Amino acid sequence: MSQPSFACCTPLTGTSMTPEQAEQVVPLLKALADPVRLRLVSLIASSPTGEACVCDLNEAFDQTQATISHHLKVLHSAGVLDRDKRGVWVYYAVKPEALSSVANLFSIAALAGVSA
Amino acid sequence: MSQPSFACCTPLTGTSMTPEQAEQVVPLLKALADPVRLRLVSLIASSPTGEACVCDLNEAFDQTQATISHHLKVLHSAGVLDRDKRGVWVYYAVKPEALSSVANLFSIAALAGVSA
DNA sequence: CGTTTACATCGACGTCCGTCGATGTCTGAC
DNA sequence: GTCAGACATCGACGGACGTCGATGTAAACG
Repeated sequence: MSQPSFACCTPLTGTSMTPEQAEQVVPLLKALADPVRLRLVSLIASSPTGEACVCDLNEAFDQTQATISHHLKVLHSAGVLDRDKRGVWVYYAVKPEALSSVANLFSIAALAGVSA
Repeated sequence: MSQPSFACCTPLTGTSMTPEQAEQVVPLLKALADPVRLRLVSLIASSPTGEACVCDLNEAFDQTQATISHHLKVLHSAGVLDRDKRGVWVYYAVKPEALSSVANLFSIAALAGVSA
């Protein structure tokens, strides 16, 4: 060890996320980390009724109906959107808890160890 | 058109994210949507000094030094981490603005149209 | 000088992911 | 029952991503 004798390192003793905690949150982040899905969530959230039917969403994007349906499924599976079929149409609504949990996660205090 | 005559659709007139806005935020979300990178940010943020050198971070993970270095680069490129080389060691520190911008993005009001 | 240590970069590999066309399923109208 | 429309699912393709071993670079010590 020819390196300086004083430590390069701070102990990192502060409590941080466990691998398990990280694995639990990441799917939610992954679901939101796509431009089309982020716009989908934004569109639905900005709708006056708080929900939107797929027929609307399809027209707002250049992507195929299959692609939009796929993205909606991803967001639904991740717990970001609620799904409600009424007759022929399917309405998706944003689950505020999902979004606020992400917001809480990235408040500095939360990241520094306070559990989300 | 054999469907009901009343509209299935709410106009979605509320202002939502533009494609450009989405494309701008997504890299930041992508950078955080990985379990290793999320733990890296958490470790650095929970350090008492607010920063950590790579030698510490390497020991905290099962991944190779090359992999950790890669993840740190991704986080740095996305604006999540600051990089400071002091002698032989490199110290990374969390940029609070980056994290709080994500937190702001996912407050309900922000997503509904109020710019972040 | 040469050696060692800390970290970055490179190239390659396997896997995951976004997108598409095609097809399936269900619902309501006629 | 038949048909059309709304949405989901399937299978395939191409590109992006995480990981690794090997190598490069730079700083400090002798």
